[in-house]
Amino acid sequence: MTRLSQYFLPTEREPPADAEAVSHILMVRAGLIRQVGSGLWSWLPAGWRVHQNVVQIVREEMNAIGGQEMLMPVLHPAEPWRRTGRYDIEELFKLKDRRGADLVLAMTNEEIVTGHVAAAVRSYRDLPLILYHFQTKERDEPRPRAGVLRTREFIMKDAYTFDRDREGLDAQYDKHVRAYDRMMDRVGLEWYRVESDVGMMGGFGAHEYMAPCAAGENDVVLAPGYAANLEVASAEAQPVELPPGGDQPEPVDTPGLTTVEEVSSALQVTHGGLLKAYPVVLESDEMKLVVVRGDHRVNEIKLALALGSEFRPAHRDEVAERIGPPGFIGPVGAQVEILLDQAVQPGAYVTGANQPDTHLRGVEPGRDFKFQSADVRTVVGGDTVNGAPIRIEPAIEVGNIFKLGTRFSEPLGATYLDEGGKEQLIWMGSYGFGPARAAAAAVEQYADEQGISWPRAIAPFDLELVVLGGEGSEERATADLLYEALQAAGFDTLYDDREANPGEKFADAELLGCPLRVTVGRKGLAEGRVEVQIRRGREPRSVPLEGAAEAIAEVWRGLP
RNA sequence: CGGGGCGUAGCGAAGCCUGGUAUCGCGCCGCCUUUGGGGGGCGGAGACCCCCGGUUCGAAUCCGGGCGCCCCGACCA
Repeated sequence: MTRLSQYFLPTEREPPADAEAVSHILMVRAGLIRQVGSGLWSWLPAGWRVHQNVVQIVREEMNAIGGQEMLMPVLHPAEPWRRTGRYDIEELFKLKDRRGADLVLAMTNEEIVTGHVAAAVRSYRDLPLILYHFQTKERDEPRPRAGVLRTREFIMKDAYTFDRDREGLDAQYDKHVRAYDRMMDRVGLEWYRVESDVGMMGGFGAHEYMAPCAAGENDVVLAPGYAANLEVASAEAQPVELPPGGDQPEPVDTPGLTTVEEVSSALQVTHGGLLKAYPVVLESDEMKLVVVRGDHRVNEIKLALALGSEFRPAHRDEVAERIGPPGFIGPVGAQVEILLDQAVQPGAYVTGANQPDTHLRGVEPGRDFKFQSADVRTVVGGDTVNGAPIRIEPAIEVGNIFKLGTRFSEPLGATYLDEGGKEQLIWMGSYGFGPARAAAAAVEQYADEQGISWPRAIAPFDLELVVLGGEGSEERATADLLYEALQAAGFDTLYDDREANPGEKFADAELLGCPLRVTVGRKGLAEGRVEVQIRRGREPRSVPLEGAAEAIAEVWRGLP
């Protein structure tokens, strides 16, 4: 029973002053969400219906691969978080209870679910397991943004798998790939599954499910048969034209010229004809000099992976002491190991000379300095994968799947006894999905000038029935009957029975974006018909009033 | 964490520089009218001008401090 005259759907004619992202603007205007504080949002009734629709799809697909739904608390004792080393994460909300005991607000639930499994699982016969829940997540984000796209509190489906070994984990992971593929399809999003960073938590493999849209915070790199997060993407670089080199490097005066821009224009070489040096200090305190082409940038995630260590940029005084004057450093003569990006092809380059106000021309890697090679740069437009140029698109991360290995089972003591009676660590995976982001991504992907256009699987209502005609009119009587018929035919129907002008009703209906709008008005009734507008593309149709519900069901089946 | 911007009615804005009755549009309430794309008329309600302190006869406006929010970047298990 959803009559708009009695439903809490506060629409706004103007966008909120502080909103920029399409999903932020439209979800507020359509009356789906309201802000409570920075990164804190209420879901109003219609918005919550969308959220619930996404949740139900995710639940069904998780259950289909044998997932068992449960519920864990948001408030956790600090102790297990200390044990896994995650208590120090800055984003983790920390608090104390009245006795002064340390508590945290969970950002995920590895510690707790692994605790339960550790306590209950004894034998290899108890494995494998897929446990999941939908629960509020709390993260003290440095910068919440764009409505519900990045919030401090949100609901996430997080699933955890527990297996005997790596092969078991791989199998569970593959199941989740299939389940997630189906979820994304069913929700109705355009999406990519991309290779992603395994992050600080280590791990054995990870993918992200990305929904491309303008408001996305991530960049995905795409080529035929290839999809990766820009953070980890690899591609072949465009070759650069290099000037011929001499027998040995030749010093050139470059007073005060420290940027690639300045040096390349002063010496008349392309950016790619320069080598940039990026000194870093590893966890072991060892200093290395990372060298990339002048037109490329170091990718810190790939670099950490290549170094096998976290690192920090070297301080100026360290650079001055160990290598050369900052702004003029280069690989030739540097007293540290050189890590050369693999996109640097053989040839003669311009580099810093490790002397004030001086660069070297004609530096040839190998001949003039020794190096190790690795892929440590961020790919750029123009790069290719298997000969095909890459595309780089912004996207929202809606889901992620991650092979944890024994990262949590070890500190939390989650083990089982194998057939031989030997104690073994449990192998784990974790699998997240954000219904709010899925909803916002759908808004981003399908909105037009008039407003939202929901995929039918997650729309707040299947259709909006608009009656043109006041209390007591024939149109009203007809629409009341049609409303009953549509409900009986299984449609979730929002009935706009307000005393309002046609324009207002149409505008609100298109703003909310239900897949179909059914209009009962004088014009149509004169011909014994009601109008059916397909929201996507605003395609107008009409069906006979007689048997309208069945005819509308027919249209419904053809919708995206 | 660095940079930029903004807090005035439910929403969107003006007023602030140059201190003196708080203004406009939309929305809201009542009556009338209209009923196929945010229609019209008449009447009305609604504001601790973010907070605290200071200057002043007088502060939305000037000064000091605080809080909140947004955007860009950094960060993002």
